[in-house]
Amino acid sequence: MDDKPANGRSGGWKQDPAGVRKNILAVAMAEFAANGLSGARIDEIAAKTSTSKRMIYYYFGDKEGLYRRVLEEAYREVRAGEQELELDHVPPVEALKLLAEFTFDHHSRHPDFIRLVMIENIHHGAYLERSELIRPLNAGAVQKLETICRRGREVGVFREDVTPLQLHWHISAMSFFNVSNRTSFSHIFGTDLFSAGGQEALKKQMVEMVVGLALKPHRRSRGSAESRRHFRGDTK
Amino acid sequence: MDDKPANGRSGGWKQDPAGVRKNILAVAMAEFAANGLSGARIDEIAAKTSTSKRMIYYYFGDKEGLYRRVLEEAYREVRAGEQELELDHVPPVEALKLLAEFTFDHHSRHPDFIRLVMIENIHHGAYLERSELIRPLNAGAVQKLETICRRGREVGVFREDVTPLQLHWHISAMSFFNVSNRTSFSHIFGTDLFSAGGQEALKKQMVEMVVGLALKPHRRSRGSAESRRHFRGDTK
DNA sequence: ACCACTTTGTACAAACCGGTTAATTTGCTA
DNA sequence: TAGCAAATTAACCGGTTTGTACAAAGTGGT
Repeated sequence: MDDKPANGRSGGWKQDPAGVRKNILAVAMAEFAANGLSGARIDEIAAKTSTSKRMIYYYFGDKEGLYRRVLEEAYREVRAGEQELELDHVPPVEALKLLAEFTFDHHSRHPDFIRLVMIENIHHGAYLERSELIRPLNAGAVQKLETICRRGREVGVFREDVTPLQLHWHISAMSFFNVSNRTSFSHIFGTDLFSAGGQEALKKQMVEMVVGLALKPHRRSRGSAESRRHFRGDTK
Repeated sequence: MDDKPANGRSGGWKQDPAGVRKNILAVAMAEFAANGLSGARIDEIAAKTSTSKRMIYYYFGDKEGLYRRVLEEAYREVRAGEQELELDHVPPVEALKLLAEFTFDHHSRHPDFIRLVMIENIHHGAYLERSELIRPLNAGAVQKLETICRRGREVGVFREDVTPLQLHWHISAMSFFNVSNRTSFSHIFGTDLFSAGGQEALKKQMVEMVVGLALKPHRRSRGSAESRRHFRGDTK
């Protein structure tokens, strides 16, 4: 029927599968992180790549496939950074402190990753479930804490009734929230907490709180009866 | 052309603008919280109301208008519940403790609100910005803390270098994260932390940490040099 | 009885958007 | 250098979804 194929101009182009995939993944990660799963637009992603929409489907099948690969890639990147932390030769309290500080900074440096996790949680972890890549990453973080806690208890300075998982929870909460809720918080309360100094202060306080929780409570030589009571946590 | 108007059956109905708006808002809040802004479907919302899609546009203009009203309503509800807390007649340390506990439970009881805030943050607070209603609502939460801190410092038990806003930040972080990241966390680490007992333990620890941060550090009669050093926070 | 506001219904346009069809180019290799 | 699979381009499709137009009528206050 078509006597004139009218193909696109036969401009030269190079084959570069790996590069194209990488390019798509990078753009998609930014888009998904910025707009969420249903908020991100395939056409928009395509427009921002150096290739075309068709290639996205060629390499990733469909939108969910792309999203899943983006998730895995994000976890891989973050995980790689986390492995570098070496704590075995440090005394336990110092190790806990370093780990907490590192987590705080690490999350701060990977806002896109945080946003992807937020999105995952909004979607009830539907896509997380299908990826076996993700569980071990977080497990690694807790493993570090388990070692620290064991050593700390052996030396006799750590409490017995605070578990590594709980510590991980508290550290994660403050480090994660610090990134995830930055927008709404700074909009309501101003940006003081997010200046360089503000962040340093928050981090220091977070570390102090976590270490304080892990350490055995010491008898205090002075201080009001009230404050001491609260420190032991016996309310009723 | 149409000789037969064929209007809807002339069944009796009552006028109830307030009720209709309320009904729409409630359904929309659940839908937006469950699916996000772009994930929620107007038709789906309409189907779940006791009225029609037409009324949504009649009262709210468009999807964004509806979303904005939902946001404001959510903030209003949550803050209204928060106002009930009366702390002025309680000693400062106890007041701080009660406020922290309350916040933890309150967030836990309003997961939809948490989800809406998550969604807002993913959207970079674009809709929050347009609402002048929301800022003052949140400011109220910190005002309570300011009062508590002032009283605590007057009595001499609170540190001077920990601000009410920082305390609010830490309390919010742990209370918010406890709901927002429940899915991914429990998927990775199991559900122990979310059993009744697990939640009680987390809450108690959170309160202990916050109170511990606010209180003046006391000299310790015994304890390793290491642990004491870390308590003062002087690293380098 | 008037009149503005509220409610009901349906059908539909117009945009949006995920996904596909088909043709063409590249580059390897036999 | 012909053949062929992988890579790439551009145009297109059809379902979905937002939002509207139109038409009619009930409600309630004054």
